[in-house]
Amino acid sequence: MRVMNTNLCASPDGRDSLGALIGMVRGEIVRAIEADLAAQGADLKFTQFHVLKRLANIGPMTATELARAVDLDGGAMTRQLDQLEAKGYLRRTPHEQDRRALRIELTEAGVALWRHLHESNVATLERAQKDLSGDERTKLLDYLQRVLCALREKN
Amino acid sequence: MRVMNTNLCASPDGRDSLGALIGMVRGEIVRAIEADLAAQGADLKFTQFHVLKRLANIGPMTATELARAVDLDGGAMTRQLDQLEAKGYLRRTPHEQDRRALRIELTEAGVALWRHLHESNVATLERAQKDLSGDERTKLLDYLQRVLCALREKN
DNA sequence: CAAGCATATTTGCCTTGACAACTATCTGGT
DNA sequence: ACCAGATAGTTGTCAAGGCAAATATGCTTG
Repeated sequence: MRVMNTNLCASPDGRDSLGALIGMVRGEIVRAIEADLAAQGADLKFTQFHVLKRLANIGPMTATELARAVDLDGGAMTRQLDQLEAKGYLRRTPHEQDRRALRIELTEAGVALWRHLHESNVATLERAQKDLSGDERTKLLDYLQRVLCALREKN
Repeated sequence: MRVMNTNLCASPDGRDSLGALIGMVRGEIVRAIEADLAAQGADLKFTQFHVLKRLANIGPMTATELARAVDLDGGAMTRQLDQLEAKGYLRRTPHEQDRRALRIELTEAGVALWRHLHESNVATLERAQKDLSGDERTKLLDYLQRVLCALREKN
C-alpha cells in the first residue's frame, strides 16, 4: 500500500527531500487553515489565528513570550497585537511584576471566537494526518521534535 | 534515551504539536541555511538558494514549473529570476515549443556557485537529522510525504 | 478560420515580517 | 545608591510574497 501511495501522489522529487518537503507541508497546512478561516467568515490570517490559539491553549503571557511561541519578530508581534486588540479579541494589561512588560490575555470575544474555530482546526490537522496510524503520528512528532532540538543546539 | 532528549530540549508545548512544530522546524532550517550562506559570503537569501538548488538538481525548466517546485507565487518568481539573472547565475531562454514560456537554466557561474554551496548544505541537513537513525530518517520523509499528499487530495 | 477559454510571464499594489534605533525598565556588581 | 548591560515594547524602513490586472500565446470547438 505504500507503493500505491507513492504512485498516486508522485514524489515531487526523489532527491532533495527534507528541507523542501517540510517547507511544502508547512505551506499546505497554512493554506488549509486559512481556507478554514475564510470558510467560516473569520477575518483572520494564519498568524493571527496562531496567536489566538496560543493564548487560548496556554493562557495569558507576555508579548515577548507570545512572539517566541509563534516564532515571530518582536516588531511584527506589536502589530499583530494592535490588530487583534482593535478587533476586540485580546487585551493588553500592565504586567504585575515588570513595568516594562505586558500581560496579553484574550477577551470574552476572543475566547468565544476560539471556541468557534477550535473544531475545524482539529479537523484540519486530523485530515492532514489521516493516512498515518496513531503510532506513526506519535513518531512523526517525536522525529520533528528531535530535529528541532538538533537544529537549536550548538548555539 | 528518548527521555533524556525530551528533558534536555523541553517540548515547547505538549499540546498543539504538528502545525506549530512543523512551522518551527521550517523556520530553523531556513535560518540555518541562511547562516551558512552568509558564512560563505554568498549573497543569497533562502529563496534564491532554493531556486538555485532546484535548477541544479533537476535541470532547466519553465518559470512556472520552477515556481511550483519552490512553492512560490508566479509574480514573486519573476522577481527572483530578475535578481538571479542580474547576478549572472541563470539565464532566460525562449522555450522551444511554447512561445509564452521560458526555459530557465543555470549559467556556468550558477553551476559553479552551486558546487561551492552544495557541501555545506548537505552538512546542514545532516546536522538537522543527526539524532535520527537511518531508518528513522526514511520514516520521517515517508510520513511527511504522506501528510503532504493528504493535504493536497480532495482539491 | 474565429471565438472563447486556459496558461505563461510580467507589473502594480498592498500586507507582512525582519532588522535596527529608541525609550523605559530591570538587574547585578561596586 | 549608581552604573553598565540586558530586556520589553514600539516604531520606521525595506525587501519579499500574494493577488489581481494586463499581455502574449496556446488550444479546442463550432
